[in-house]
Amino acid sequence: MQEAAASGASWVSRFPELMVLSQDDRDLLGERAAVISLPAGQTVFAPGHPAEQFLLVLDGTVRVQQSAASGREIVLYRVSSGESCILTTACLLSEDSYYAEGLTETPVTAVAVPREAFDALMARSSRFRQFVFSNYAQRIAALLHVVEEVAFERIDKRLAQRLLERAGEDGELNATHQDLASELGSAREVVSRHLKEFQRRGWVDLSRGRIAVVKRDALAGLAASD
Amino acid sequence: MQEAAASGASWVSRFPELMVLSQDDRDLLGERAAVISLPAGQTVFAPGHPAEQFLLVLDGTVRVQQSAASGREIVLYRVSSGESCILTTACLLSEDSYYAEGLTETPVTAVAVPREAFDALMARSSRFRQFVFSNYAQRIAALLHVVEEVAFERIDKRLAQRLLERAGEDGELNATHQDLASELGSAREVVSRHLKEFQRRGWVDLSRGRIAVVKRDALAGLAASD
DNA sequence: CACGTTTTCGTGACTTAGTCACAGACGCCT
DNA sequence: AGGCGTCTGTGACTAAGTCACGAAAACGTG
Repeated sequence: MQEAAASGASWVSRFPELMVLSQDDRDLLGERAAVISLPAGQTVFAPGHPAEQFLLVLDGTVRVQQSAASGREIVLYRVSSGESCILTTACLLSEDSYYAEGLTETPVTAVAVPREAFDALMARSSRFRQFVFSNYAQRIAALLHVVEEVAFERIDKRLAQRLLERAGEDGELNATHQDLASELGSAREVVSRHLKEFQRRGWVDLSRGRIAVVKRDALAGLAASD
Repeated sequence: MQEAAASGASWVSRFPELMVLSQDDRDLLGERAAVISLPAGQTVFAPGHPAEQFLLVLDGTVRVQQSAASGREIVLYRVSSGESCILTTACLLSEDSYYAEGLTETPVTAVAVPREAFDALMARSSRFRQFVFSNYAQRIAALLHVVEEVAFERIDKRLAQRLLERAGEDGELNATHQDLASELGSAREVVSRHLKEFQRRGWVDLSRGRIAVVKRDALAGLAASD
C-alpha cells in the first residue's frame, strides 16, 4: 500500500473500470491526479462552491445530502470506493453550482483529477467516457429512487429498509433517531414512534444511539411489502 | 422550415449551444442525425427500454415522470426545445435501463443522433462535451429540486407554484385536478381541496378541466412563503 | 463522586397529507 | 332527451409532520 501511494500511479489498478484504459491513459491519470486525504465529518462540497476537479473516491464514503431551511435533511446517495461524484463532474464543465452538500462519513482518501486532465481523457478515451457515463447513470438511478421513495412509500417501510441496510453482521447499528430521520427526509419524532412500535413487536432492541435488529425477517417483510 | 428539414443540416442552427461547434462537427451532426416527428401523447421511453440514440428536442415538450404501482405519478422535469434527455444519454453509454418514462405532451420534432456519431463528437469536440454536461447539470439540478419539494415543501405552496407556471397570459390553464396531482406526486382529493380553498378565497375560478387564476399576487405570495 | 451541561429520546395535542368509498355534476354522443 | 364516461365534492379515517414540552442518558469537570 505504501509503495502504491509512493509510485503515484498504482491507485489506478484499484478501479477495475479504469484498468481497461490504455497504459498511456492510466499513466496520465497516475501522473496528473493528486491523492488527497480527508478526515471524517469534513465538508467536501456545499451549495455555491464551484467545482474544481473530478473526484474519485479510493477509500471511505462521502454522504451527499440536501438540507432544508427547517433543519430537515435527506440523504441522496453515498459515494464509495471506485465511484466518482456526479455532482462535481456535472458542474466541472457546466459552471453550475450545487444544490446539495457532500460530507465525509469516514476518513476518505480520494483522487482529484484536474479539469484539463479530465477533459483530455474524455477526448481521447472511449472507455473513460464509458466510465464517466456509467457513474452518471448510477447516480441518476439513485436520485430517481429517492424521488420514488419520498413521494410514494410509507415511512415504516422505508425505515425498515434502512435498518436492514445499515445493520452490521451482528444486527446492530449505531445511529440516533435523528440520524435515521435525516436519511429518510423525515422528522425525528416520526422515526422514534415507528421504532418504538418495532420494539413493541419485538423486532428491534433500542438503546441510546444504538439499535439492534432482532427479527430480520419481520423487518424484511415490511420492507418488501407494497 | 421546409428547406431546413430538406437540407438535413440547418436544424443545428437552432441550437445556440451547438453553433459554437466547428463547421465540421456541425456537418457531422447534420449528416448523421435523423429528424423524427412524434404525435402528442406518445411514449418516448419507458422502464426497461434500452437507449439507442442521443435525443435532442427541436419542437414541443417531453414530460418525464415516474409512476407508482398505486397509480400515483410525479413529473420529474420536461425536455423542451434545445434540450436533450439526460436519461437516454446516460443510458446510452452505460447500458442501464430507465426508472422513468417519457411522454410527448405536444407533437414533438426531435433529432436522433446515433451512438457512433455521439461518441465521435464526444471524442473530438470539447464544446460538444460542454453542451452535454451542461444538459446533465440542468437535469440533475431539476431532480434535486423535485426531491427538495416533495420531501420538505407544503402541497398548497407547490400547487400555487404550478398554477402560476402553467397559467397562460390570460391566467387560465387547462388541467384536471388529477393532472395537477400527478405533477406534484400527490393525490387528486388533496389537490381538489386546496383548489376549493383557493376558490373560497377568491384566488382562482374553477370549472371542469379548467382553472382561471384571478389573484396572481395572492398565489405568488403563497408560492414564495416559507 | 456530585454537579451541571449536552444530547438523545418519549409523548400529547394538533395540523397537514393521503386513502377509501361514495355521490353528484358536467360534458358529450347518439 | 337519455345515457355514459370523466371529473369533482365530501365525509370519515389513517399516516405523517409540527410544536412544545419534559425526562433520561452520557459527558466532562472540578
